[in-house]
Amino acid sequence: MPTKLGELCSLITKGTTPTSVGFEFSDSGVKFLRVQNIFDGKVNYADDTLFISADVHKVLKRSQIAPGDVLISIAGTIGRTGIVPDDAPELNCNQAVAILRTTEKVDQSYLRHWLESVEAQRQMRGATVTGTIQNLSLSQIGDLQIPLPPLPEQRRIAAILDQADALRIKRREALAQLDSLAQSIFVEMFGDPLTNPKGWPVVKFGDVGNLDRGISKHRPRNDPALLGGAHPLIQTGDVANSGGYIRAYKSTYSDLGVRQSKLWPRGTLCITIAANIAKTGILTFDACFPDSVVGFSANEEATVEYVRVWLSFLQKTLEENAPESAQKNINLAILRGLDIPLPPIELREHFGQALRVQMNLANSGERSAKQLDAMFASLQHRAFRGEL
DNA sequence: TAAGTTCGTATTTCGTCGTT
DNA sequence: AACGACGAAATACGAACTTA
Repeated sequence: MPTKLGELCSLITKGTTPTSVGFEFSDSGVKFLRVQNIFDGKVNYADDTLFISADVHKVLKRSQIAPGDVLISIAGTIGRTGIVPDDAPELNCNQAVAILRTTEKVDQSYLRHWLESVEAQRQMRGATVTGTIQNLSLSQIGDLQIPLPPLPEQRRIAAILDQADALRIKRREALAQLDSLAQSIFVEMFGDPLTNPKGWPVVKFGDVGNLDRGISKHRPRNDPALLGGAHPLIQTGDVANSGGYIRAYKSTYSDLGVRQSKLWPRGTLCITIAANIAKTGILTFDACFPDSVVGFSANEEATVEYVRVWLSFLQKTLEENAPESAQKNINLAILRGLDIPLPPIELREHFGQALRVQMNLANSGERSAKQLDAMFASLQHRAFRGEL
């Protein structure tokens, strides 16, 4: 019953790097696609980073892309897919992108969803690994075994998965916008913190509360005896990916680990100062963190949320201006010296409340995002076993 | 020991080589 | 030119090392 993908395609090919065959990139002309242009079933040809001239495009016949082609990444990250829209301009691609031109036996959207399925990814694990990168060969793509119901059934399955997928993506986008929502509320209530149009009194960040680095005294710091216990250990990545409120962590300290560190109470604002610069998150539980993270606790509790959003306006500048050697770092002096406009405590409290409402939204949003992901996975699983 | 600087590793991306 | 493969370069992350 499964069919070889090669029998469903009139063409399976891939691109090449123009410079490797004697040509050059140019500033405009025909958009040249790479792995990064392919994701979520879509092909992004809107960015204007890489082009080849029309002449070179003519010569590189093999990798001329047509509307309706299904693209898949085959080097490095393998298995990212995208369908070329009907109204796409002329496109070409490099050697990390494979082009599948389907026959009328298979629906493109069905094919795309199948290529992203767990089963397809499993078959692709046969890809050769050179060094740390994977390479999926064209013959391997042709040999993939795809279940092939009749076309109407394929379209039905694709439509169901498309719908579920769209929901999932929308939910994720909505979550991503919550942060800028916090900034909007801030600006509405207090004005742009950089220009301080409402003329709030300006003080030094260091005077608003306690600002100190996390602690990890023991050497080596990754001593197994310190790790793997019951106490959350927050790393910079946990802060950077927190979305404002730290609810998850990757490592833990043992009792021994806690003793050589410091336990910060929930409600502490974490600020990263190494590698990730000035990313923030508020602890939702007691936790330790190493000295690449700074903890802030406000004199008046209501200030924490206010400070977090205020810092988010400064994050980019701080990062750009961070002293750089091998790695960017900012220090306590830089943070303590920042000017912060300070509206009256009642207003900051009010702002905190507004944010907590937003946090609840985010919580339920995240839950439903997870549910949608689970639903999609289950749909996908059933779809390709003929159980839909 | 606290603070500041430099390093190590994993991962991802992309250009080029050798063979057909 | 087509293709598979390789490895350098870029990126990202998180710690290890050095200094005062």
